[in-house]
Amino acid sequence: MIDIKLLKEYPEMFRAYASLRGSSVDVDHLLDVDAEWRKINIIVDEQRATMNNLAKQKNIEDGKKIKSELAKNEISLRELEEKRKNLLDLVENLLAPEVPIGENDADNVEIYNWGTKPSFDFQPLFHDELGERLGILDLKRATKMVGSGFYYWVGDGARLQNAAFLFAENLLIDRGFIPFRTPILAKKASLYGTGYLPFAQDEIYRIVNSEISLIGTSEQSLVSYKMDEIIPEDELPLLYTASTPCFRYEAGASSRQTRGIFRVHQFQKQEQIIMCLPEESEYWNLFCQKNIEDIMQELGIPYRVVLVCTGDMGAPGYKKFDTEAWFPAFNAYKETHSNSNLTDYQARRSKIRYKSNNKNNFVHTISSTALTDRVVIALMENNQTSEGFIKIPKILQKYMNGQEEICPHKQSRQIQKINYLEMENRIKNTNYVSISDKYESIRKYFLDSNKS
RNA sequence: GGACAGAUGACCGAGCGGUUUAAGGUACCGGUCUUGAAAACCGGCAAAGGAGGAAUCCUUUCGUGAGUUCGAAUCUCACUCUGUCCGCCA
Repeated sequence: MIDIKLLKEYPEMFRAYASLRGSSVDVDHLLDVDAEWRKINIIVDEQRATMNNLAKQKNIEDGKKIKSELAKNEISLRELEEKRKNLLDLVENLLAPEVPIGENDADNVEIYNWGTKPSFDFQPLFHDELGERLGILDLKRATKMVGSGFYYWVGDGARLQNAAFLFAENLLIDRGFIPFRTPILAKKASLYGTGYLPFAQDEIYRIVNSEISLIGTSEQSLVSYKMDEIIPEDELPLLYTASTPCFRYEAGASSRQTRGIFRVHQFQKQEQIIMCLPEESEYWNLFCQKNIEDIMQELGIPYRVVLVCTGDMGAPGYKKFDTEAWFPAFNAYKETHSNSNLTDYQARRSKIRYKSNNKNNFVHTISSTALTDRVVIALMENNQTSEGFIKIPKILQKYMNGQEEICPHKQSRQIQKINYLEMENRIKNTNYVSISDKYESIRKYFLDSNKS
């Protein structure tokens, strides 16, 4: 939510923002409704003051007279209030002055790239082919089990994915983040507070017969952790991180078919959330960017960073960096991270304030990816060998018992043996009346079947 | 799922139809004292909105929503959440 006072002061700025973002927000209509609301508000406030005075004087007669008139005005006030709020909710955040002008992701501007794209003397495989051949990523059975847009990580795939997330989380903890495991369901108020309602309405999985939904990102559960709170200034900044599944409805996604697990209904994401002083949000935005890039560099994945343009920015976004990993089979950079400064947009909606010199003010929030399954598949594509194996980056090996490579034979199983008799004797050595003690026919059936 | 208790400002907590204009405490901010700090003492301090150049004034909010009343933190109803006990359970 934006500050309506700002909108009243700089309406032409907000008109410009709306057109740059390609949004249909009607600034003038909002200003009209606001003026009307204020007019009624003054009348109602005056009538309430009169009422209060009459009540104090115990003037029952006159109190009764005003009561019905006040009630009528209060209804129109409430209607206008709701209309005003609904319009205000649709106004997007301000934009940073350095945001590039553009219509869509094609107009985002590359500002940095790192790493050498691997050159293969063979045709590199797509992550889904590679995963399917090694038996570590299974889309077919997931489709059978739940439908398209889902996948299983299997065996070394599950280990590799887990290793990557452990590595990323540990890196963030070392840099001051508090790790969380959050609920993956959230109320409407949490989705509204983080700016996902009403904007991303069609992206949300609702739970039938309930008011709660699956989260689309742990940004929703982490920012809402401090909803309605006033934070002492010396507790800022708050650095939170969580790894959770994320659920996206992806309405109409089938028309934008992409192969593999790029566009799916459920994926794992390690998120960075920072709540900070307004004057520090630019710093923490870049702090998160540094973490992203260090993670990518440690994993050895070539990437580039783009500054997201006006038309590609979400409603709460003030400034956004996308990080795109190199995917050799696609022969393209593809988005794996997004890192946004949301300024006070979420804080206003979620009522997250801090107290400084006995004054309350809204915090700024930074919301940034640290790692997702998309990074793991980038790693697979970049680290493939001519045999169709996958080299495991040094930094992840310690999370996989020193394993250096994923190849079919490495997945041979060693199933541990137990002392079955010892375990079974626990039952035999306990004194109690069992069903076979009580029912002759049951005892007889099991005795007979043991003989044959 | 059942029974009982409860929800009050950043936090704790009193109030149970009109002196609540929400007591008191903690925290926080300012001051006195002090070499400095602590302690003590004095003062300030709930949140949100509106009017005004300003001083200031007005309104709303005691979990949420509705109701009774000239007047509700206080009474009634519904709902939500929390605690305790019982039941079920990974």
